[in-house]
Amino acid sequence: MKPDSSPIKSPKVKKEDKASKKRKSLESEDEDFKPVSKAKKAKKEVKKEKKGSDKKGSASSGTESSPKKRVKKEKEEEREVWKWWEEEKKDDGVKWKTLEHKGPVFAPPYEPLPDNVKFYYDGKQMKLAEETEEVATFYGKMLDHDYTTKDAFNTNFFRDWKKVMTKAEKEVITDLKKCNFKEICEYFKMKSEERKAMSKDQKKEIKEANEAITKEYGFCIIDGHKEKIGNFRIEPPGLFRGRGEHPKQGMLKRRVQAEDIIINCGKDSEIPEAPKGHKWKEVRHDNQVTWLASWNENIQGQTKYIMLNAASKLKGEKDWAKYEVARKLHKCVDKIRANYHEDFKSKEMRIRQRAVALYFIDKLALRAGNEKEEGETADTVGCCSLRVEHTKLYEEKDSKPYVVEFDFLGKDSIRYTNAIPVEKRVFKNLELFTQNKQPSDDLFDRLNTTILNKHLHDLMEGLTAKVFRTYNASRTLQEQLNLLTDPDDPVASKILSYNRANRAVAVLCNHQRAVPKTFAKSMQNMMTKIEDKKKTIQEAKRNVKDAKVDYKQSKSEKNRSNLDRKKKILERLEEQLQKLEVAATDRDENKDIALGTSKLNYLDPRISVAWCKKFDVPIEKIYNKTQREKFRWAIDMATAEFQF
DNA sequence: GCACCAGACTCAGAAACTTCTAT
DNA sequence: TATAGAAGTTTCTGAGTCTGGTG
Repeated sequence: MKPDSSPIKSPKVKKEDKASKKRKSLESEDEDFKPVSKAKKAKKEVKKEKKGSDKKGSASSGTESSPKKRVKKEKEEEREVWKWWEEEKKDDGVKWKTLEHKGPVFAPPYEPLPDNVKFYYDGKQMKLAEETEEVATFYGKMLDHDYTTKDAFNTNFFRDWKKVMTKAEKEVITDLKKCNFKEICEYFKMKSEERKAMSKDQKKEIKEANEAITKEYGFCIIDGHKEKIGNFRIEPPGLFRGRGEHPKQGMLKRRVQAEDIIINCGKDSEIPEAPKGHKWKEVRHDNQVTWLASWNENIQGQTKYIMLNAASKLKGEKDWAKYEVARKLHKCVDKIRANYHEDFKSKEMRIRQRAVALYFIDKLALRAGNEKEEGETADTVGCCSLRVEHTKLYEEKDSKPYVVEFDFLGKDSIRYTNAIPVEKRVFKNLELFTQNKQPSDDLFDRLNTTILNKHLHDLMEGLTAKVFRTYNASRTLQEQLNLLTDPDDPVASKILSYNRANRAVAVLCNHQRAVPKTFAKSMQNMMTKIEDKKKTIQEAKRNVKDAKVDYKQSKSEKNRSNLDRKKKILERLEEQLQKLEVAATDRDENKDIALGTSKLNYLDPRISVAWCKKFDVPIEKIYNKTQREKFRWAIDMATAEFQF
């Protein structure tokens, strides 16, 4: 094999016809992505779903308690539904023709602390200038949080805090350890308690005021349709809370003003009004992008955007296209797999590395792993950026041959640990890649995401590393549902099967969550219930036994029916126990796994919709109201026969 | 042709908030 | 019926992926 010492080269990307390639691929690929014909069939079902689905009400169905009002609201919403998926699709880069909105909502101005809430330095009370005090409250509010125990957080905070202090304050306040924020912390806790203890009317008043703001600023008119905006509030100032060991945690996120904001709207639309005494940084009319407003944040210099809600056409269409690309991969994945298996034997190191990385991305649903600027973010990696220290190789482990053990921090500093047996060639290649390297060296030193994605583009139009994650997630759900669903099961058991299938995906994608604070307690409650139920069952068993004796002795009709009744009671209790035990298992298995992320971002909703239709499971058992809005296109178009 | 970088978008878990349920 | 706290939902914003422009 050639040692291949050539430096990493960026791929040659033919820029000119990427858009047209993408367009062609979407147009030609799959019938299901063509609107109207199939979708119309399902129209009736969607209406039915809408009427029946919200019987219980939901978080956002809000204040109206009377059924009449609720029905009226639902009808209004129904009228507003824009069935964009039935319209002809264009992919010419133009995202909208007309766009009108009211601009963002700014964070409320700082309200100084009351005089009785004091800050102390070195034991002495100190009155702070308004801006200094505001930043002190950011820290005070977080006093009980883990963040304030971290050195990086405290150092960064103190440095940025000093920047806003007056000269005199700077001279006095020189050591964070001597600062006493306790009264500030207590004050905000008290405020929070006060909010909780407010009367119904007070709460209602606040809610209505919020709703009025949402009504005015929370929607835009895009191509003549009213659509919800996802985040119409500008992020308030505060302390930057990075995930994991972020080197910038604790830095001051400054207040965003109108002068920082770029407004994007239609040429002929009314331009949103800037707050009094202010003006926008810029007003532009760029219909090649989907955002309504943007600004640069001061911590990492990134652009922040105000965009539409997930239920909007722009987001929905993209989502639909995403799953179509994943389905397209399904059709050629065998060939691609054969291709990278062949590449395991390549003479060129860079090809072998590419093949092994792709093998992991495919098999383990790892993220691509872009390069990151050192020292600017937490030290996390994905597949292409794995280092030697993130893997261990075992010729044999737990009586399995050729095991690779992964241990690294992925996105959001979530730890990924997994030990998997791999093919011998993969194992031998990994040995080769790690030879003569330090633990901190790149495992795939001749590979990066640009090279990998360039290769994937050559294999299939529209294919990137990310598509494998979507594909394998959706594929797993489909397979698990096929495997686990028993058509004769009651709805509750079917839902349990669905959740298990969903969980398999969440495990694959390593979607974790912190164990809920109340978990141990609620688990204990469940166990108590189970124990109680068991005791009741024992008693019921005794009752059955007694009834049997009575019946044997008298053989009377009355005693027979009594025996039957006791038997039925016992049966029901045993069923209840089983349900409780299943629920307990379910909860325990779920304690550190987040199902929502995969459901929302990786699972083709048509799989779930089809499954619901096929097995007569009400869709609202699987998707809540927001999810149903997001996946309305899928609910409308997918029939029971849909297979991913 | 290549490296670099900014922009635009998706995906992510925590925290805040609302509703439901048990007592 | 009131209340507490558990469970479910929504919001928030940080952290990724990928593309395309520039020199």
